[in-house]
Amino acid sequence: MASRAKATILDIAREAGVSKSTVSLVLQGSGLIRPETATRVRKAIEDVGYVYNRGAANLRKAHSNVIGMVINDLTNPFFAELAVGMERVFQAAGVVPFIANTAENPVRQEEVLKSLMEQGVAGLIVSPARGTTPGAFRRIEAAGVPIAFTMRRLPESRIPVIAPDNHRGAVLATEHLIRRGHRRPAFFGGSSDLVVYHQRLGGFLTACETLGIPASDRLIVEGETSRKGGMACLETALATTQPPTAALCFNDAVAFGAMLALRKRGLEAGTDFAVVGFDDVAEAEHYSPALTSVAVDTAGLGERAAHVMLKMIQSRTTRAEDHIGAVSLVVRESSGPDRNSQLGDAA
Amino acid sequence: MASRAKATILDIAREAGVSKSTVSLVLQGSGLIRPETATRVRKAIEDVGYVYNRGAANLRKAHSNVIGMVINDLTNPFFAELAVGMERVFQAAGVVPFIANTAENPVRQEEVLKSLMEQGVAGLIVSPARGTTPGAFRRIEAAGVPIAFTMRRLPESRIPVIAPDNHRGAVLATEHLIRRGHRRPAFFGGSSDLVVYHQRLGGFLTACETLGIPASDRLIVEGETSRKGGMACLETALATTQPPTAALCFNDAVAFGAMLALRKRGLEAGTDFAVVGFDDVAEAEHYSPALTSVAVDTAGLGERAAHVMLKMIQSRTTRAEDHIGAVSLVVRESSGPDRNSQLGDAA
DNA sequence: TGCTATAAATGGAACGTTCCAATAAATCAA
DNA sequence: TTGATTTATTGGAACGTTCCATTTATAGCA
Repeated sequence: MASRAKATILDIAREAGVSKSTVSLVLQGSGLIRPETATRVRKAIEDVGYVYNRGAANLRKAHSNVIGMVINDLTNPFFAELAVGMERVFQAAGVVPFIANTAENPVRQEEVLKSLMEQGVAGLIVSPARGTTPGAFRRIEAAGVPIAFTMRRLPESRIPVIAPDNHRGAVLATEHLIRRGHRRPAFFGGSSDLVVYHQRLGGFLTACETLGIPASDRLIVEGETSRKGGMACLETALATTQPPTAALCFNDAVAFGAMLALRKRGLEAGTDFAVVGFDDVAEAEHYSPALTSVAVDTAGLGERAAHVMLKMIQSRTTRAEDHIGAVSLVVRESSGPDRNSQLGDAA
Repeated sequence: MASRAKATILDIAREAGVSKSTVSLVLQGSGLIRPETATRVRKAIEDVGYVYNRGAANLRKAHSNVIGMVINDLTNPFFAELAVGMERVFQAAGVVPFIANTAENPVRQEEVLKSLMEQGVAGLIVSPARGTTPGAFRRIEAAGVPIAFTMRRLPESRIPVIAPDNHRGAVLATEHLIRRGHRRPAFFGGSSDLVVYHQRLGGFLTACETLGIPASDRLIVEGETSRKGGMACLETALATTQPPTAALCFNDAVAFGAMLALRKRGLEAGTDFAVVGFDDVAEAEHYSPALTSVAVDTAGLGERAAHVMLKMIQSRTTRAEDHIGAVSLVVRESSGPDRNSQLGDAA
């Protein structure tokens, strides 16, 4: 085993024959130190196997270089992609993001936030767990630590949000389905305790109104935002007396589920029933049939969120503008025309 | 905005009319304090909006309550499942796991490890990035911080590993394919710079030997361990003069890729070509056709890894035994008999 | 009453950094 | 040479905790 007690700046100082202040300056890359001295110190640092104690440093320095990333469902590849975007910009800024998972549990979220705060994070990027109470971030705001939400927002808070244009995306997707001849569209998955749900469903309804689909011809099926939920939605929908011929799904996971359920019934997405997803995760393109989906530029949103956070930290403010990311519809195979309709546009 | 400077233990002491030592004891839940005093202090804590400074505490306390979890690919749902298992155990132990992603990049891994160390983690659970140099963990070991590897091991290090029985899993899967009548099995995906690759491929070869498949009738196709890699493997395999009729895939992602490529050619996994995956991720069961795969009890491995880590921390040792998790083959639809063979066992 | 034993609360040093103010050494101007 | 200026280096206080050694208050017992 190596060094009994861990080496400190003083051990380095002794080793290199300088004062601790000098070592500290070298550590910070100060130009005030004579180059030869600096290299001597650096050698000593290696020799004693020193590891910097950021806790001690933060005691004096006020702000740290770590930001916390609190995510409600690590299992969803969407968040992994988001995280990747953030990491790119944080890395360049010398900031280290620590990721914590709340598994959609507000109690766990509370604990995780507490821990991160105790650790002295410089800022927090949060995709809040479902059922988060409005007051959950009050203490953090009071402490002056900047927070930004991604993807989800809380009903009445003034914390900035970085999210895609959910309404617009849903409008685009729904218009696409209707233009392809579907007169009985459905909306699959999600539940009304999510703000995002209202945004996406709202877009769906707006497009239906605009293109003259009567309320009686639309079907809305709530459900889990997972593959399993998507399968259940499709079953429910096909069991109705006048089943839909197409569905906009709350997200891609739901869409994949719906497609699997179709397959189980011997039906094929795109020819027998049109399916459109939301998020355009990497898998959508490689699926078979390839999934038509609303692309939200996930990694781009992650980058944007990271930039907003860096800006807040730098300007020591706790306010920032919302950022609504542009979306686009990526048409693939899963959204064919209604086979019972004459209106299908060829393309 | 609330409090200008953040409240400390001294502010609480003043507020509650006690000494800082008393506050400290209350914070630690010591029974030495009179209950009424304790509640008075707790009220003061609330009132001043105090947040505990763990950095300062660690300066005296020597060991922290955070452990670092360093993962090579957050995008793989497998690791998310692993993380979930670990979190369960850590949460119960009052330990907070911080997750960091290395994106399979040894340089990034170096940075992440450095950061975690500076933060004063109590331990590290690592799934090393591909191409990690043997010396990468020397400094950490020297500092006496316990490390455990999950899933992957480094060629000659003595760091404990928690991983599934890869060899056995591959044997089981290969035997299954051969017993179903496939005399020309293939191994898809992975590359020889991974220790895991050799273990799984080794199992495949062992089973081939045992059941009398000559070397000339086996096909080994290296490739990325992703859907895309799996698609490529299948294409390569079918382009050979004597194409295989079945494949054991390095992991489920590769298997999904192979199945997609089959579909693109109008073939169906299970009837036209047998596919077996490895890891048995949640998706395997819901896929269509459902994927036969080697179940490794991912969450269980995560729990085990967490337990090993807690034990190491508690007993202040840096040594621990390897743990090789039991595996089992879950037979589903994707691994039907060779349709050109008479030997297929009915079941 | 005085004494000890127990319970409750406290002061102060220590942890490993940063950073200000001060010193020491080297250079320059006259 | 002397003083002023610049360049390198340094001591010491401070940051917010913990924990040991004390002190003070309370109770118990003869």
